[in-house]
Amino acid sequence: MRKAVTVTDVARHAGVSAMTVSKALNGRDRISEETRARVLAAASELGYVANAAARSLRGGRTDLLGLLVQDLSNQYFAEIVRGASEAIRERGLDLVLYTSSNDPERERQRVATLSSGVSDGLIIVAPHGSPGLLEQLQHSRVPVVLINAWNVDDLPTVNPENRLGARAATEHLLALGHRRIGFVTGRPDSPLSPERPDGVMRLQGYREALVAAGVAFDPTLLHPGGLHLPLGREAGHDLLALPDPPTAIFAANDFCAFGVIEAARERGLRVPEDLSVVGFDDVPMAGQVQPALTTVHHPLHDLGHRAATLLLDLLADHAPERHVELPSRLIVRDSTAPPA
Amino acid sequence: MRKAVTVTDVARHAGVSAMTVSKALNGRDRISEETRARVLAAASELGYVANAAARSLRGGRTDLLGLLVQDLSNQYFAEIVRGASEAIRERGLDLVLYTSSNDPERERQRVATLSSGVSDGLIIVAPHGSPGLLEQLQHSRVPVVLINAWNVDDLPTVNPENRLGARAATEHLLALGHRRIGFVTGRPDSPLSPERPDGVMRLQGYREALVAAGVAFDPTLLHPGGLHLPLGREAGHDLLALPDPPTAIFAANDFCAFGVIEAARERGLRVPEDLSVVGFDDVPMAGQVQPALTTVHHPLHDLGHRAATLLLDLLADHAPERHVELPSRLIVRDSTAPPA
DNA sequence: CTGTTAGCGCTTTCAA
DNA sequence: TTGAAAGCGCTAACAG
Repeated sequence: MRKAVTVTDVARHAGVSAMTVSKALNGRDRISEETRARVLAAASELGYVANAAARSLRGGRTDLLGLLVQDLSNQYFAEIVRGASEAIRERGLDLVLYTSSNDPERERQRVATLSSGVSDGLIIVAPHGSPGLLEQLQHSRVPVVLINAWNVDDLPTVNPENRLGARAATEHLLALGHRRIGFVTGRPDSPLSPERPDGVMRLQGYREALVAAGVAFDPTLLHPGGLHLPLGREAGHDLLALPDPPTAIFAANDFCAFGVIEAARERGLRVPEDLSVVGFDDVPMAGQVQPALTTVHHPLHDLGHRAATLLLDLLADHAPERHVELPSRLIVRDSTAPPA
Repeated sequence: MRKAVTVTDVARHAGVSAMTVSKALNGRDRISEETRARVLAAASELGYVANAAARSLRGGRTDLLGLLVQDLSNQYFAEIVRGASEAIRERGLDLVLYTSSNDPERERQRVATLSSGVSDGLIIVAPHGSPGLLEQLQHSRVPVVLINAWNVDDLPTVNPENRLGARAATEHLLALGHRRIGFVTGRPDSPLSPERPDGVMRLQGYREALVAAGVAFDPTLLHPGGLHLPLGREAGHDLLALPDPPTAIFAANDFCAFGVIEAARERGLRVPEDLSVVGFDDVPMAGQVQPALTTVHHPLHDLGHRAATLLLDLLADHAPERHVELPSRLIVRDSTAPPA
């Protein structure tokens, strides 16, 4: 833990002015090759590294991007963070990470901090949306990009496509010969997305596929579930206990699908022989479990990467498109097969 | 994106000097209640938030702590990040997150950046340990704390306890009546931990329990595996294909255990009726799968929390103990039962 | 109790 | 091509 080396130190060592050191290091300015070499040598010899605070104060930038996420234990969010993290590093900035623990109040606090000069910009994943949040964001001193936020026109958003993915999954099931296809829905509404367009869109894709195939939509096959394994398990049991049970189940997300698979096993059903199961999201685990899960791939990593890129462009005044929708695609693995 | 409000603005608005504003806001100094109230009112009216860069420059601190982790997709690391993140927030600092993607060269680069003034201190989780890393860290301008790093005397470390946990797990299996207990080992050596003391310690705990129970150690029950599901599955198949197969398997970690369970299922064995399986780590998923996994709980969250606290204490010159070992404990769930 | 002065380390004028 | 001066916003030290 030594004392820091400053430009002045380097200047002294190289026998030039502080200014010249700055110019040599930052390149942009006219400077003789010989002087530059001398400065660079002195700098590396002394182990000089620019002081970030001073540079920020001067330049008005921190070279830090804030990312606010609900919960890191969830692979869904972790993947998004990974994508954003990479994009940010690619452009030479760093990532300040905040977690809201799914608490709206905490969410608001963190947004206040992050938009106060700690970071040059802010990405929020799946904002919970406490009442004042939107307004708070619109008045933010730094640009904001939202991931997985719906019905927000004023702020840039990056969202995954849901309808076509759900439709493709249902079509896959129909093509295999399934006619009774259960659908487990996700979590309830949130203030920022009163209609949970992602859930609505998935359901719509499911219905579209059914209609196109001439299969009647049966509301008894629609079951409220949730985004976690235990909730999926419950829903699975309920659906499979139906008098005329489904031969395939389309779950709200992968974790929910894992729960459905467990429910099936507990009832002595084999997947995919006796029951086909499709998930949504394609978290890393989906490809590792047995049977590997057929699922709709949501570009989680790309969502993060794209949001970061968008934010960076906004900062550079590139004025890019403000609403990005990333396509999903069906990944057929081993949890689906023709009905028995 | 408005212009920032400065102390001077607040001072003007409240009819006092900039100094008084600073004092009023930071509390420490003697100031009349009336003036303080006036300043606070002016500040909140103007929406003043202190500029982090200026404060850093002045105080020599950034109030940022760096955390370098290999991979966020892995719940093991994600939990550690979560713990550290909480401890850091509790003390009013923020977290700068870096990922090394398991690449030693990248690891070194990030360490260079982080120890150069971006952050006030640095936590590295499971350092891969490229040749120069240790030296680089010792010369770091900021204090460093290592998580899951072994054989490092010069730097503070926070490590999980392995031997007793493994012993408790094996004793549990023995108490259930198992005599042939398979053991799947983890990953190979790494430069920074030539003997992988965690793996060695787990094996030692396993042997100790065996010896104490008067059960002979059978090397054929020892199988090299790995820390991921597919590797565990392979190892599981190999062990179960033995002429005299184990009735219980102790896996290198939870993901490995999930693989073993899959292997058992593929061979028509029920868990825990036909085969007991114990994991290591207790990642969040362990309690959610079916059957819920009996496993040795590694205090992942605490590891992160404790490392951050240690670092914060180091920064405050509290001179705390430099090597912390956190106890593990056995969590008995549903994947273990008496042998058939 | 309040205000003045100065300077943290850097870089953008502007002048030499 | 190089250097001198000034100031980003904040607060420690010292006067008043």
